[in-house]
Amino acid sequence: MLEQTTREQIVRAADGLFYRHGYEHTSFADIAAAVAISRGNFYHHFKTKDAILDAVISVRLAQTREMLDRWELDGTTPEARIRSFIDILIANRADIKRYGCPVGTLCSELAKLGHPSRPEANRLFTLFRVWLARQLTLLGCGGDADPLAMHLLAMSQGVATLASAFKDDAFIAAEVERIHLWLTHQLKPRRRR
Amino acid sequence: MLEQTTREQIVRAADGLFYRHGYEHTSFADIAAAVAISRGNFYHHFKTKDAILDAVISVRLAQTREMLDRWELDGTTPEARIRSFIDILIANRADIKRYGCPVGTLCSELAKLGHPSRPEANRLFTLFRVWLARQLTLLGCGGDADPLAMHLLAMSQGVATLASAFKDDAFIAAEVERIHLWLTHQLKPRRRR
DNA sequence: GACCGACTAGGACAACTGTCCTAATCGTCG
DNA sequence: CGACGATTAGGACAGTTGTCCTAGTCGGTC
Repeated sequence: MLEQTTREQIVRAADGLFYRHGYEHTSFADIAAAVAISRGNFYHHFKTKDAILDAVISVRLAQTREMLDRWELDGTTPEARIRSFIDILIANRADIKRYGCPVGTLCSELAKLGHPSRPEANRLFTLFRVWLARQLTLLGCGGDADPLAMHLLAMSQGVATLASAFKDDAFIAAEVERIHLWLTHQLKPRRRR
Repeated sequence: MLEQTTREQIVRAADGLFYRHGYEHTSFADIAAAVAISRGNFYHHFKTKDAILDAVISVRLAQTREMLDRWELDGTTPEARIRSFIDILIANRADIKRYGCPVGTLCSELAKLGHPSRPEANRLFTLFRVWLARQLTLLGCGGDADPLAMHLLAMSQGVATLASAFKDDAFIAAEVERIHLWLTHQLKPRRRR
C-alpha cells in the first residue's frame, strides 16, 4: 500500500481526474503532472489514452466487486445490504454534490463520445443491478427483483444528478429517507402473504 | 420558420451537437461544417465558444418556458399537466436512449468543466422545479410541493440515465407507469382529508 | 565487469483547438 | 451610380492534443 508502482499511480491519478474533470477534459499532461512523471515515461506504461481508460474501468469494476462482497459479509440480512447501497448517497454526498455519480457520469460521457469502452463502463451498472436483484430475490420479490433493482438504481442516479445541480444536502437526506421508506413498504406486504 | 438567419442556424446546429456529442467534444469546425459556413463567418456571429453555449442555453430556456406554458394551457387540471411532464420520457425515448436527458447531461458536463455558464444551465432544472411545485401546490400539497417536485425531477433524471446506459424501452415504460402510479397514490389521500 | 531488460526524461511530430485578421462580396439606401 | 454596413471566405496564429522516437539511467543476472 505504501509502495505503489508507477503504473498503479497513473491509474489512480487518472481515476480521480476522470471523475472530477471528465474523461475528455483530462489530458495526458494533466495525468503526468499529477503523478509527477514525464510524458515519455507515461507512454511506456500506456500506449493510448483509451488504454488508460480501460485500466481505470477495470480497477473500478474490481473495487465495486470488493464493495459489494463487503456488504454481503457485513449485512446480516438482504434488506440491510440493500440499505447499505442506499446509504452510499449519504456517505459520498460531498463528492456527489461536486461531481455527480462516478458511474452515471462516466457512462453518460462515453455514450456521447461514442467511445468503444462504453459497454465496459456499463458493466459497472450491471454489477449493481444483478447484486441488488439477487438481494431482492432473497427477500422473495421473485420475478419483480430485476425491475425493482433497476428502480433502485434509477432513484439513486436521479438523486445524484440533482444533488450535483442544486448542491443540496437536505435534498439528499430527504430522498434517501424516501427510498428507505419505499423499501420498507415494498417488503412488508410480501411478508404477510 | 422557412427562412432562418445564419445566427439561428448556428445556434440550432450547436444545440443539437452539444446534446448529441457534448459541449467540449463539439468544436467550432463541427458546428461550421454542420451549417456549411466558413470558420471566419462563424467568428462574425460568435466571438467565443462560451458565447455559443450561452445562446444555446437561452434558446433552451425559452423553448422550455414555451413547453411549460403549452402544458399549462392544454392540461385541464394540474394533475394532467404533471402527467404531461412524466410522459416526455416516453415521447423523447429514442433520443434519451441515445444521449440521455438534454438538461441533466449538460449540467453534469458543465459541473465537471467548472464552466462559468453552469448556473445558467441549472436554471433549466429550476424552470421545471418551480413549475412542478406550482402544479403540486394547486393540488393541495402545500409545504411538500417543492420536495415532491424535486422527487419527480429526480425520478425522471434517473430513468433517463439508466435508459441511456441499458437502452431499454420496456424499462422506460415500466418506470413511467410507476411514476404515474406514485402520483395517483400521492394525490388520493389528500383529497379525502 | 559485461550485459540486458525495465524504466525514465525530453523533445519531435502532425493534427487540431479556439481565436483573430484581412479582403472580398452582398444588398440597401441616398 | 456611389457609399456603407452587414455578411462571408480563407487563412494565420499560438497553444494544446495524443502519439511516438531516441537517448540515457538504473538494478539485477550471467
